[in-house]
Formats: sequence, C-alpha cells, structure tokens
Amino acid sequence: MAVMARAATTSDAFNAIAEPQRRDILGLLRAGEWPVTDLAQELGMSQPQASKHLRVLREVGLVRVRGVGRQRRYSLDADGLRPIHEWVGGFEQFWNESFDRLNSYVQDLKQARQEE
Amino acid sequence: MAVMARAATTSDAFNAIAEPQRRDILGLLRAGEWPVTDLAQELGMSQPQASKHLRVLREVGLVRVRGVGRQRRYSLDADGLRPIHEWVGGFEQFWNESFDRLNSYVQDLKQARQEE
DNA sequence: CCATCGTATTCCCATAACGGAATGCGTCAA
DNA sequence: TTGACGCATTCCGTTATGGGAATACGATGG
Repeated sequence: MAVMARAATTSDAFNAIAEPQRRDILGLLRAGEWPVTDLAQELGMSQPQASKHLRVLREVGLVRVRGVGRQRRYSLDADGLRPIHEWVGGFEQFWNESFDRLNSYVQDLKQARQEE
Repeated sequence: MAVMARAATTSDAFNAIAEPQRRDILGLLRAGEWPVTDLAQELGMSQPQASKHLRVLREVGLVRVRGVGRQRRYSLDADGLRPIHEWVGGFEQFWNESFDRLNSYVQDLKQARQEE
C-alpha cells in the first residue's frame, strides 16, 4: 500500500490553493475567461507552468475549460471554495476573541473606576 | 540556490491547514487548552505525530503553548486564519453566481409571461 | 539523586511537488 | 497538405512531506 507522504495537491481544494500561484490564477479568473498563454503572461509564469497549475485547479473542480478554436479558455468555478470559507468561518469568533477580551477588560476598568 | 519543490507546510497558514489532521487539531482547540497526549488520543493519532503537527501549527502562529508542570498545553491562536477567510471571501459572489443566474432567468421568464 | 511521566526530536522510507526544458498534439490558415 | 499556433505532457532534479519506531530531554515525585 502506498505510503502517503503529503496529500496530493489534487486531493482537495485546501491543498490546491496552498500554492500562491494557483491563488493568483483564481484571482485573475474573477475577471472572466482566459486563454492559457495570456494568463501565463499576465501572471509572469511560463506557459507549461500555467497549464500544470490549471490542471490541478481543474482536477479539484475550481476551474472549467472551454475549447474555442485552438485556444482553451479557463474560467472560475468557485463553488469548491465554499467549504473552505465555511470551515475557516467556524473560527471567526476566535479571532475576534482577543479583541473581545481586551474590550471587556476595558469595560471592567471603567466600571472599577466608577465604583471608586 | 535551493530549488524549491513545494512550499513548506510551515511557510504560511494556507499550507499548514492543507493537512486534514491539522485542521482537526485546530477544531479541537476551539474547546480550549489541550495537553499533547490527550489531544493525540482524542484524535486517534500517535503522540509524536501530534507533536509534529503542533510544531507546524506553532511555527505558522496558529497555536500557542504554555508549560504547566511537565505538560505542554496548546491553545488556539486563530488570528492567522483571518487572511484565509478574507481571501476566500473575495470569491463569495462567484459561488452565488449560478444561483443569481438562475434567479435572473426566472425573473426574465416571469416578465416575458406578463408581456404576452 | 533516580525513576518516571509528558513531550519533542531524530532516523528511515516512499511519494510527489514545482520549475525548467523539450516535445507531443490538435486546430486553423494558406 | 503543410506550417505555425496554442496548449498539454513528459522528463529531470532537488526538496520536503507524513507515518512509524526509537530515542532524547526537561520536570516532577519519592
């Protein structure tokens, strides 16, 4: 049985978006469809690299492709990001926590002062 | 110069949370502080594995440690998740898109019907 | 001071990533 | 039909992963 080292980048959206360039690609695709070459140039990466990253994104369902003549136009399919947003959202109260604590601390101070 | 293969898991929160078990750890830590052994048992992983994952999480600043006697208690530091939430949140309109399209399609239908 | 508890670290291994360079391949224009 | 264009794929090399097992290490209790 295969000893898994690190989960494949294609195993899920979490792994796919761990790569900065792939996040760049997704960001760019918010602007609409892009043929590979243009996308690569826009983001300053080689065409093969762009193709490879796009393949990963396609495999996890974050982008779609459409053949137009001899080009392949990629577009966003953001549904796969939703689970991530929800998972991370489950921690929202905790990154407000320190602020809340500070806040209640300040409240306590105020109250203590009034009671002096 | 070092040829980078894949970004280190410790390079940022995106990479750190790509590993399911680390997400499990973070989830568990919402319940409060945990000593390593208990945490490992709760999540069904070996103690060394737990320690290793916790190290990664600590290096990217997602958890804090506190020494209590001979145990080390880990707790959540969720601030580092915020950038992720914001990045993913930037795509929210796009995963509502298909719904929106369906919606406007229905509107069009209604309107067309009234104009008959 | 010594044995033990709670953890962290180290070693070993199989796997796969990402980048660069080269190449394969389908489609369109002449 | 042929050549060029737009992409995808393959090969190579370096690096680091996560799991298991063994071990090192600091703090505590006796």
